[in-house]
Amino acid sequence: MADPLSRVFSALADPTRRDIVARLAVGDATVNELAAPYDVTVQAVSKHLKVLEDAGLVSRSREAQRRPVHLEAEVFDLMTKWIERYRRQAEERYRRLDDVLRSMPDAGPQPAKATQP
Amino acid sequence: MADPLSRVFSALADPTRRDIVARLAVGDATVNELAAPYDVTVQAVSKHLKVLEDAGLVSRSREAQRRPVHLEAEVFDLMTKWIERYRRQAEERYRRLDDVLRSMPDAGPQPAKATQP
DNA sequence: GGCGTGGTCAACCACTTGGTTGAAGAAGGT
DNA sequence: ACCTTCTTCAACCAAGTGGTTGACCACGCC
Repeated sequence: MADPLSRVFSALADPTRRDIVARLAVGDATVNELAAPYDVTVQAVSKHLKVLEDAGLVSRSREAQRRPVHLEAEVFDLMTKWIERYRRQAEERYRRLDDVLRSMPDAGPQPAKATQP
Repeated sequence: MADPLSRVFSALADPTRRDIVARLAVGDATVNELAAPYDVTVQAVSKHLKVLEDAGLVSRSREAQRRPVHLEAEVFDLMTKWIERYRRQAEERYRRLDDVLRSMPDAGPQPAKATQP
């Protein structure tokens, strides 16, 4: 899965990973700290962090033997831009449809099916 | 994967599915129409639509033997709300960090490591 | 040097996923 | 009633995913 957008969406499709992001929004943390609340192994959390890192959502910097994890919030823009683009487009289409309906004479040929029996 | 947010993120983690959403933003379409541009079978596209439907991103209404697919843009809000929440939080934290740095005397103890050899 | 701590790498397992082919439903046209 | 068209269901397959356990690496501390 090469494209960045897919990686970001995919990374956030997991509840544990979203929770990790939520906690990193408060402040940086180490892998062990992050792993504590969940009842999975530290290795599993490390894997989750790798996914988040590959998506560009997170960065790890070396500091003694600790590897504090830091949230990189800029990548969110990638998603919001994509989402907003199509939401706006869909809304505009909706608005245009409303215009068309408003400019209609009154009622076209209503098939009997259209009314619930 | 029960929770709605995971389903939406997961649904949009696939480029084909995102492309389908993009095309549906322009206007409703049938499964065959949607499948045409891709070199996969119609069944595969039907599966993709099922994923999008389960995520609440899309709805199908019966119209003769056609099943026109319609984009439901409201679900986007679920994501944008989640994203904005943590992005804002992270940005605020950043701002606070700036304040702290600005209010600092001058320079703390700079370890030799910090300068690139 | 040796040891404990924090973190990752590797191999494995069950389950999901995106794709295929083939058959079957559902609705219209004739 | 029959055929055609649009769509979905079912079974299968290769590849990916989230999890495990066990070994390993990189530090700082005695």
